[in-house]
Amino acid sequence: MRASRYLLATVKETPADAVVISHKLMLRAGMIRKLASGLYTWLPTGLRVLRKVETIIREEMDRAGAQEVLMPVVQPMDLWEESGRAPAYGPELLRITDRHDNAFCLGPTHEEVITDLVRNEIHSYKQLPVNFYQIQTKFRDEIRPRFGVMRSREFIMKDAYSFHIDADSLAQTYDIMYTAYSRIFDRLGLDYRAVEADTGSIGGSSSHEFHVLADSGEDAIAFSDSSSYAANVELAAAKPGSERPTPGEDMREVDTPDTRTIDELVAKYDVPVERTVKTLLVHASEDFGGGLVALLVRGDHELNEIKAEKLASVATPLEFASEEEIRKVIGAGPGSLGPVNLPIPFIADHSVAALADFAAGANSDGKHLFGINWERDVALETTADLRNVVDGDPSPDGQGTLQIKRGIEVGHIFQLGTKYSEALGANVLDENGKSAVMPMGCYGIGVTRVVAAAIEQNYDDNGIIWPGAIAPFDVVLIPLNIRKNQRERELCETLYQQLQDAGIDVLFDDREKERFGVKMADAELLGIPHRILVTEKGIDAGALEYKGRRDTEASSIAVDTLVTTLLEKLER
RNA sequence: CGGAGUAUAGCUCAGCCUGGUAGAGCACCACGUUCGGGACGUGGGGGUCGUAGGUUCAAAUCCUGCUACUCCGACCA
Repeated sequence: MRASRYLLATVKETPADAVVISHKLMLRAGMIRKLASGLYTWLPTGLRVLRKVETIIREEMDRAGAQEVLMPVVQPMDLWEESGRAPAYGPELLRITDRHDNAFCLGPTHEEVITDLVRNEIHSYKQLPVNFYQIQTKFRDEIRPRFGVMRSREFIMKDAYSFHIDADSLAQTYDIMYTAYSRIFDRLGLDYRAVEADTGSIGGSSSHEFHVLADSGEDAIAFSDSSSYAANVELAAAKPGSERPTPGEDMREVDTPDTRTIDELVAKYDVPVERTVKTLLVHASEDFGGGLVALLVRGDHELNEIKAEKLASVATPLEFASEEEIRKVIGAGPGSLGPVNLPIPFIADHSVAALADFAAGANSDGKHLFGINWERDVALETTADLRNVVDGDPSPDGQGTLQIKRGIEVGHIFQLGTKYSEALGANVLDENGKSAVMPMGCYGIGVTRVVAAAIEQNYDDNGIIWPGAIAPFDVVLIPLNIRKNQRERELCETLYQQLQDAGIDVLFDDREKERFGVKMADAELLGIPHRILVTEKGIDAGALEYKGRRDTEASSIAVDTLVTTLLEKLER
């Protein structure tokens, strides 16, 4: 590609809208432009990267035995009524009506459509297992799109759906997909982790997420330092801790005016945060007569809402009590709650149950209790795992301790079971001639998000540093002064042709209007892995100046070995 | 959806408080100088000041409604 005929669209100033680094750099490098909230146009440079990511995914899906199809973006609402998912999906599902007043939606995912296809096309166990995939545009009317293409409303997803005669076959394909995903993210050149995950609203049993590690990630993931255990923090179990120490203090009530948070309590009354207890009031489930129930976690821990929601006595979805509700039931505000003399049932986190001589609210405004001990001062009834695991917790598999890192979820695989095939009647005849419902698996990769995640993980002050496999160009060819120097121009033309003939993706910066410095800055901003500089001095010596995007020093390559040297560096 | 904020040239922003000829830098066009790290000079093109209404002799500026966008919280690839 000649830069003079190419929409480079780089910008020097960072657009005001962008907050995360990938969004800033994608705008600056001329990869994307915003059309409206959560809607982006992909410019030539961005699309080049996107296509390379798609190609790797396609190759690995094909290798894993999946077949590519392409389903419509617009889907009839009938199917969503049939699967029963229409109400659950809510306003995130963008509903539209055609001229005949028929109801449709823009597809946020394609379980319904693929299941409809398979129930019509697959009739015998002999045709199973099958795995269909597509790389296609999805639309989810996100409440708050943000971070550029990291969380947009329209995005490209690779989604795959497998159908089976039984659970064993599903488990086998699931393993194949797990391996394929690992190969995909390896080839993309990303630092990632596969972690055990919650199945969320899609449903099903076993599930893994693939996370690209990056400090800006929206998810926290926990993994063991001495085993293969890795899980989303949402899911990671916090094991019951040590034995409770024997009481050493008497319980005493202390006036603590204007102390509503744990931070204030710790700062003003010199109590260690690990010996404080937070009391959170949530709505109780109907089965437990409604009303409120209290959840107790240590002051330095966070409530895990997913774990809380799974408790029988807690209403689903989890809903915190309002201040009015709390005052009505307790007679004190949310800053002064605690287990002693609490008029409602409570559930204590395991780590709270292991405390002695701890501090909590006195259920009376402006008062706290210190030196509280279980059984002596208040009976301990129910305990449960309520908190997020933290750095240094023991690994749930009993091996090593947990580390917490941030991750960007780029892939998710599920064993769905028969949720959709049953609702939509996707049956085959088994070997006994009996009708059987097909268990399903589904497997997603956020293709557009992968592009952003790759940048979050690979950049410096000068711009993007692409992993070689997905760079928009393999090489950039820069003449020092193309306007003045005819020899530089001629050599560049020759090299440009040679590189292209060798199948190398080269950007020849033949722009006459731009000076050398601008071209260098653009090459770095774009993150092109290899840079070749052609100079008059070099030509006399038969040499070219080479610099890898991550290199600190330039080196020299003989003109006549350029193509072979680059092919080696590109591992082709 | 709740809370906060923004809207002026393609981009980054000033002007608004205190109403009176719409500005700067970058980008773009022309010419000249410059040329191993985002050059410089001269000249030029480009704006319904988000939108609808109100106040006023006069509104980018004051008032009201609406819309879009961004940020902070509950969803997800």
